[in-house]
Amino acid sequence: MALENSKEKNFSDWYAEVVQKSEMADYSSIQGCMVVRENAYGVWEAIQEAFNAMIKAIGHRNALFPLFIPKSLLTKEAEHFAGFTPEVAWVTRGGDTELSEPLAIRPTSETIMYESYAKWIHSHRDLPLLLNQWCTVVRWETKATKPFIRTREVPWQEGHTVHATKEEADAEVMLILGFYKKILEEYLAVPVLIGKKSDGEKFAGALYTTTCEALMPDGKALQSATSHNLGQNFAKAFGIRFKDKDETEQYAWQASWGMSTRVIGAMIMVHGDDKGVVIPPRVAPLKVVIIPIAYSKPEDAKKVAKYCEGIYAKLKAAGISVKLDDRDDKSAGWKYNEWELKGVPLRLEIGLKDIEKDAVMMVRRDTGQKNSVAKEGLEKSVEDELEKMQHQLFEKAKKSRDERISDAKDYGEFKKALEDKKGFVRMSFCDERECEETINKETTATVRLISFDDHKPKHKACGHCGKPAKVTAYFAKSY
RNA sequence: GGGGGAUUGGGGUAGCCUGGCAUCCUUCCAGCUUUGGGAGCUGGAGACCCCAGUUCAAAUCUGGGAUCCCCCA
Repeated sequence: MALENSKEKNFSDWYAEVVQKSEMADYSSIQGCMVVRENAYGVWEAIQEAFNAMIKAIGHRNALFPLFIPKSLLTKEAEHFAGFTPEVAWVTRGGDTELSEPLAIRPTSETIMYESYAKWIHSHRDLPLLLNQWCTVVRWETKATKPFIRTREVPWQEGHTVHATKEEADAEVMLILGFYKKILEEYLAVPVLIGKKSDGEKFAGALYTTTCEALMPDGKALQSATSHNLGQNFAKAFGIRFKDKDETEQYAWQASWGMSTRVIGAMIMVHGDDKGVVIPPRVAPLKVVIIPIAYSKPEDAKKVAKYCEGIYAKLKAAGISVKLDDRDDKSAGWKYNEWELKGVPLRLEIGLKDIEKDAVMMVRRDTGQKNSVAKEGLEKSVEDELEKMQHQLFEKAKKSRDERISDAKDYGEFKKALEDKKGFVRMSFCDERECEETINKETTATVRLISFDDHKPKHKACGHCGKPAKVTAYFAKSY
């Protein structure tokens, strides 16, 4: 067994161990600031590539705004500032000189971006403005940090768009939420529920927030990406106005949306096992590793090496990300364990027995299944198996997630489901802040999302307080 | 926010109570040998989290700090 901790028995320790040993992340000497290592950064690059393609196809472009935000700017939208102020890191000196105004290290970039937006937008012809940036933000977390899941410096993307009408902003919010769902489900193979946040959980300064929520094996929900309609709140604070076709001056409507490397934490938690991480093929930086079986007879060794090189060239020519692990100081078994730890989706074991059959032994990372596959048409066999694995990972995760969604018609059922099933509990809800806070105090669960498609709640009364139910809400404990 | 535990070569650890030569496994380097699920032998390199204090002497005792993990709110 590659790992000392078991995912089943000791989830937190397992996570800390697997993250480090698989070379996804490492700790640094700054609390809560992790090193995103090559293996995880490769996954992030795959996410960037996929997401950039999605947003650029409909007119978004990438830009990069300053890391620092003057205090006066950050405080302009009162609700926003109040929401972020406890966790802002400040720069107060430059060299030996005290700064005349403290500079915040961006906790999110609404304010620094919208100062510019106000200068750039004058006419309806300037709209929509569709920008995104890939960067890191800093939130000075004081609670326990966890690699990828909660860190002080967070690599992410943040999109900030400006529209002429509320309807257009609404459409943008939903469009991007759909992209996030696609990235999580079709790339990371992590099933998510989508919906709206309650007032208590929405983004500071937003009209409303939508979210993708995943469920981790320990029963905690993980907010994986959010997309907000900011209304005209920021437009009014920053003076983002435009002259419409009818020559009236109007405040713009805005949306903002973000997804961070947290989703990599979700991927590790959902798919990993006691051998290491499992990286879904579509985001795996390395998809196939070839492991030659070594022999002491020089002619045998040569024969295997040559055959392996042929297989390697064949796959590489087909555009498949492949590595030939021909290190001569490690045994085959050792290599199996190492690549399993790192989560490479497919392994090809090649020895004399395979060469005789003009085949390779193909092994799946997730199931351990071994199949002898013909050399002829290997590219297709590999691609098919990768695609199959991608789907099976998602289906397995979805089944497990679905089994942990329960329905509660009253508070007794609610508490029981929360304890027994350890997952999402669906309940008709009054959507009042006070009621939400009471439930949180008594059970530690929060409203993770309010269902979109189910606005007519199943029951007439709120499962907790008995007042008229307005919505169907999904509750869970969360990270 | 509250409580508990931990920190010793690159990784994992013993030693700490009762102060004095730092244990074992793994990794790394050299060589031989081996290779279908973490092989073996020989030789070599490498460590007491940081800052003060007590002491002839501190991994060990005292105070402060940093970081990590866990549990509870």
